[in-house]
Amino acid sequence: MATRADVARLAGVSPSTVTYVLNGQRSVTARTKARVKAAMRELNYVPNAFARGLAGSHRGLLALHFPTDVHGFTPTEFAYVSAATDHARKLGYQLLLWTNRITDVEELHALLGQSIVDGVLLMEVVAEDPRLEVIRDSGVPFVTIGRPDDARGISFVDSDYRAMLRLAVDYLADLGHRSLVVLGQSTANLERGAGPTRRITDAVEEPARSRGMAVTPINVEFSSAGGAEAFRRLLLLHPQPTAVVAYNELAVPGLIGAATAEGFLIPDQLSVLAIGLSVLSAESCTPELTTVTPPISRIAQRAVEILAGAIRKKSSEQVHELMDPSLTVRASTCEPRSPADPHASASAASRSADMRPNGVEGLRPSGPQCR
Amino acid sequence: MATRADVARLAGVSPSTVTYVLNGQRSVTARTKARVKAAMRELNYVPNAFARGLAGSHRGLLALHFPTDVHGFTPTEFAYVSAATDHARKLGYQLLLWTNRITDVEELHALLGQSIVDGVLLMEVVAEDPRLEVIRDSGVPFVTIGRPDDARGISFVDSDYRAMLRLAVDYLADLGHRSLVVLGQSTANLERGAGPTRRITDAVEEPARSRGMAVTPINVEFSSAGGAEAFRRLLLLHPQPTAVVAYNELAVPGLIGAATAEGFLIPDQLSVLAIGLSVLSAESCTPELTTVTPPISRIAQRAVEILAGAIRKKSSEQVHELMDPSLTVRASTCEPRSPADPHASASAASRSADMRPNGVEGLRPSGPQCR
DNA sequence: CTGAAAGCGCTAACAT
DNA sequence: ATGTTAGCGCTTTCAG
Repeated sequence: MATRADVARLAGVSPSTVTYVLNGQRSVTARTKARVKAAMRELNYVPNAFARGLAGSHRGLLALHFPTDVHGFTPTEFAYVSAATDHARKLGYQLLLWTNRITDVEELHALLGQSIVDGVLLMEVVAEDPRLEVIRDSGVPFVTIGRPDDARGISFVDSDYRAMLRLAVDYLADLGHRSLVVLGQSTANLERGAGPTRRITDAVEEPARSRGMAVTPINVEFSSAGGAEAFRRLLLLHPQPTAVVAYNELAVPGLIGAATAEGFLIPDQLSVLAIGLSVLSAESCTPELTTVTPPISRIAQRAVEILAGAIRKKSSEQVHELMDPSLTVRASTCEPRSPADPHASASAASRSADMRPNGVEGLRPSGPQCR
Repeated sequence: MATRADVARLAGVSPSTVTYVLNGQRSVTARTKARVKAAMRELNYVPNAFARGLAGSHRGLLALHFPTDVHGFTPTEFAYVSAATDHARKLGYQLLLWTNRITDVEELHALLGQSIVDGVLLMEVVAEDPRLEVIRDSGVPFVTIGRPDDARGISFVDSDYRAMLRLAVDYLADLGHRSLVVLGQSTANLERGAGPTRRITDAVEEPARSRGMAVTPINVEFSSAGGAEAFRRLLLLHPQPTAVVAYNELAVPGLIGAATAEGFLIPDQLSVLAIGLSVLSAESCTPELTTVTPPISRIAQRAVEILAGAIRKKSSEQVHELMDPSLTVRASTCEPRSPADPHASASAASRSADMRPNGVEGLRPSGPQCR
């Protein structure tokens, strides 16, 4: 491994000059700069991260904290992590992955105490997040992806839930739907409360009212079994909703599976619009899912950028950014269609059991039915 | 931040003594040791990771490389990563997450060149893995989770596929199944070849032969849509298999969804046994999946341990470990049952379309049907 | 615009 | 059993 001294010798300059061409903290003649750069290239010089961390204040390390007990780690989550990793690298940082339970504040405290990271990215932030106090006290700069109820004193990048739900509701209303179910994540075993589900439940109200849509929230576990349960609950409602807006990645396959098993055609009899999924996740369902999503990589990028900025300037100015969502129409939504079966009329009086088609005509492959 | 010198002063010893009570590399009187420890506690002393990395050879950092283009990152994958993180921490290491495409060898080379990590853990190893040469050349110790075709010169921890498939086949044969489909992952767009799918296809042969079971391999994309396609292909087979052994986490929900949509009762008409899933994944399906799985956390732990050992001893002795699988019976498998419908007899002559039940009796909730 | 030199906090070889 | 000391490779202040 070549060191800075080697480069300096080869270029015929002093070691500090090498440093300065590297970080541009003071001006260097074009000529010497060129010679130094040539030397660096020739020796295949890479500055030693540890020496840097020791001498300066730049550690070159960021931590990404992903709690293991809020909900599972999905392919969508990975899209965030992977985008953050990439962008961090571009800014000269490596990402440490920290996975503790969100309530293991002691562990986090110890990790922070070692001061080996320049900053921390927090994922899966819940309404009252116990991590916040610890990390705020530690003085280490941090940015959250998502946000707590009380966002004073912190910087965050988050999805714009109001915009997402307006987009979703308008789209479904335009298709002709008059009612919908909002499928969220149960917070039963999470005393601190999950922010997004509540935020979504709130955000749907205004657009639904203005479009005259009836809304029923159903919160279930973050799992395929949760989706099956959601469908069971949905069957008990009357009038039965013709559309579902789902913010529960793992429940969606279960919901679709259960619905299809009952002879519900998707999207003909039940439109499913998923919120927040990565493209990969959306396209890997059958039928492929119509989605309203935030710009995942941009969120991750901005979070890293803001964090890097906070580290550099040491200014604790807070940045709050909500990112604009976009609608991608795929195969899981369409206008509501009354099944041919006369029993299955959409009248409010019909019993839910009547909705189930009785004949073999309900049995078809579960591929895209529409569009 | 207190330094080693502060501790030494407070304890009335020399700085190096502090070092030695810390790492036990030479004996220290019980008394002085006690005094030093007290001082450390009082000052809340944490050794500076960067100074350590600079002065010694211990960086305290491991990299976990997860390629983004082999297949998606699932909750099961996260179980490995999270277990590795935990165990690394116990051994005094932090884990860096590196996510590049598996073919981005240059990037990996650059990462390795900075020599900021003591060792590397490689996940998602494919049959001919381009990463291996690069990392071998770099001289950085590494351990793979999974293994390439040619495992000479490397240390790995992997699932014992032969044992897994013997377990799976025996279990299904004992239930009375006479034929099965092996559902693997298509390697269409992965020129280097995915190891596990082929290994599984191979490993099923011997036990299947000895139990007189017919085997049909079906490889599809790693997605829910892939599962739906698998079911479509399965319908074209005759005699139609009564069981599926699936090594394709994301395809399983799609397969079950498609099957249920066709009126196939799971597990009554089609048993599904999943290979390699984490408990969380298995339990979040509807019905919950019977699985044959390797001990995920132990694999991750062993990999970290072996890596730590290789780093410490600098001996390049190779360790090859195959971990014993276990069978967990849940709700997705049972003995094959002929549907009440007479058309659906299991005779080899029956057309596949005949397998589909025609009446409403096929329509039932998709919860556990058996056991 | 450039060079010299003092650390950063620790490890490990060398003394005692 | 314990103390002393020379670096590790870099950042940054102080001098030119």
